[in-house]
Amino acid sequence: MPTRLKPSDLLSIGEIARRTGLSVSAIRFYEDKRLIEPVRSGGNQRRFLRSDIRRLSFILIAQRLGLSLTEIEAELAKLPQGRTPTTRDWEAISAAIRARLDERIAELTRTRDRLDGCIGCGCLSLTHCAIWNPEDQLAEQGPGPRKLLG
Amino acid sequence: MPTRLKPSDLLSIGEIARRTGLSVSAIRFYEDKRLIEPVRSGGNQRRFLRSDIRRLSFILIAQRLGLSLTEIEAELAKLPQGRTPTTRDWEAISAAIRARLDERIAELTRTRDRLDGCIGCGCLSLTHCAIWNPEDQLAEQGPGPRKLLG
DNA sequence: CTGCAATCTCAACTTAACTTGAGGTCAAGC
DNA sequence: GCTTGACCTCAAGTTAAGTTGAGATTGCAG
Repeated sequence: MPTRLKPSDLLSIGEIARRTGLSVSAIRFYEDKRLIEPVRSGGNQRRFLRSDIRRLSFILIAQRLGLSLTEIEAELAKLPQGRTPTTRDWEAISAAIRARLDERIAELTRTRDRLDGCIGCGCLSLTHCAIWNPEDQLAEQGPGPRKLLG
Repeated sequence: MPTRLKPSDLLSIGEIARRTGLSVSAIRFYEDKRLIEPVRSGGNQRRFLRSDIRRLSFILIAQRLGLSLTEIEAELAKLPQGRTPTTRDWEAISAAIRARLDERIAELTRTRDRLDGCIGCGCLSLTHCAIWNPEDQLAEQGPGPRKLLG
């Protein structure tokens, strides 16, 4: 028997797509963006580790959280290159995400409270309310729509 | 004195940009998308009502919340066309946004709790954990990356 | 073998949300 | 009444995140 990849441990792109719910094209796109690096079969087809499912799931969660693929790549870069990530590896990276999650929740809660204040006090007069009266708060911070809250 | 717009109550696009923190081009873009409808001066320059500042602030908040401009347009469509929106008008629309906010906070909180569960139980084994094991949960729901959580 | 579904690459298209640039007009101060 | 900065329109460019399609291979099942 020639040196061949053990098919038992490797998954085709279709298989991975089925398991993650991603489309095949999205997975190829992620490879392009270096978010995953599958190996290739003799016939040049992609072969994925089982741990890549986790990697892709992580991408989905992080996106949900509002991270861009670029930011996600940065997080994933913390994972080992060659070997399958261990539980400990994932713990670290999950903790980072968890921090983001906390931040975002806090931010939205703040926004909600401010909004409640506005509705409650009827201050929509535009001259007194912090939330509806961005003036002063933001001003110059470069081009594009600058952030209103937070 | 010919019939002229009272300059005292109307703002130029530059003024509006300054007060909202938006760029001039973004404001023109929003007009294109029918999110605001300024009147025109004799010389064809845009003139905004003071209440348009509120309108634009609302857009910024809603975007922050993850609404697309199209969705925002739908919300804003509830506001009166001709007249300056009243406090009551804004109350209604703010309440809609507040509901979204609640939803989103709840969703993120759920995600956080699940993530905590995963980190805590060390179940990253991929066969037992709901969050890391999308399989079964999602499967077929049309093209594109389907949602993992929620 | 043969067939056919699954893959492959590469280029082009899509949508959202803006920005940039070219070429021309308005209006307010001196 | 001129100059200069703020505006105007319209077309094209940009980034993110994918999708779609063409044309060529691969690989498993019978």
